Amino acid sequence: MFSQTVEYALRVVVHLAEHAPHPRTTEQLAEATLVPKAYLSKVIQGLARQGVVRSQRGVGGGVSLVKSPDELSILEVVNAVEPIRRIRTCPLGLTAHGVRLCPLHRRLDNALAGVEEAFDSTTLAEVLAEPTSSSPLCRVPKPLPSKK
Amino acid sequence: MFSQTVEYALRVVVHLAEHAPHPRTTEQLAEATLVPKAYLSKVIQGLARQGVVRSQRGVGGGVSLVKSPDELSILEVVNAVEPIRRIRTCPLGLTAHGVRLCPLHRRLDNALAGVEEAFDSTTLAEVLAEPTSSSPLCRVPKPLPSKK
DNA sequence: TCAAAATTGGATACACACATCCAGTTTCCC
DNA sequence: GGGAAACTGGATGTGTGTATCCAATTTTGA
Repeated sequence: MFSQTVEYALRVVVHLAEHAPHPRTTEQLAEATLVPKAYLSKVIQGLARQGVVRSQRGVGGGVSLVKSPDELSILEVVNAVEPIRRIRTCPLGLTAHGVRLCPLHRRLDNALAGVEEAFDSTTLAEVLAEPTSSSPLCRVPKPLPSKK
Repeated sequence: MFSQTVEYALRVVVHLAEHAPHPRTTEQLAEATLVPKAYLSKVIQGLARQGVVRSQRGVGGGVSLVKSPDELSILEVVNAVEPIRRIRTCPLGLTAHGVRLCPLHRRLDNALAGVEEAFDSTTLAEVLAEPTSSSPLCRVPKPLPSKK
């Protein structure tokens, strides 16, 4: 239902939010989120184009959030990489009967609206503040102490 | 969010429900739902494998619903062609901290649960019975009187 | 100024969703 | 039995999502 890229993007921003406002390198993010580094750089480029993150080259550079975690919603992140497309006109391409959706497509759109609403009303800060035994991102203390 | 195949499958079963319990040929379904005929036959094969529809060869044959419209939910149709996969374990593949989801993935799964619930609680009969000016399927009286 | 750190962009590869076509098979009905 | 109706299955084609690699570029700090 949600693409792999959306999953990756969310992991990244959650991790960035944990360390906000300090930048993290793609290398660090890849290790922390278990996302393939080469692909992660593409995902980050997308997030940067949409203004969700900012990236800085050179020594001491890296990726950081543009907004603070309490101003950034899950929806903004999702929409940056793969926008939730609400059903606004008849998918059969029939303009013959105006803008009203038929019962089937109205129900599908209602489901999309529910997801959109849930994502819109949740900030990254809320995800981090969640009172729970599990840490955000399902992270374990030290996953892979193998390379470098 | 929902694949093209899901959209096609739903159009087909709605149309079948309108004519239940009489079978419709793939040709008729393709014209009514504006789904490419060749691809539609593949979608129907999938629905048949999952027991949602039954297909009968030969003269007078065609495709018909296995259940009556008031016993068939949208969820059953969706799950037949592209199952909604709830998030039950940590997507990072970390089994280290049991079955509890982290705050991020619990929210994603909650969104999936909302969709699942909405689809599960709606039968095809309810879609057809909807009191509205738009007919189900966004159908117009005579779309394409061109071929044959 | 130069080397190292770090992102950027292009080229490439692979699998899967979407789509088409057609020969083969089943079934009905005359 | 035979022909027409109708689905089945396999082969094939195309576009997109996921993923990798590397040369080029930018930036910092010594």
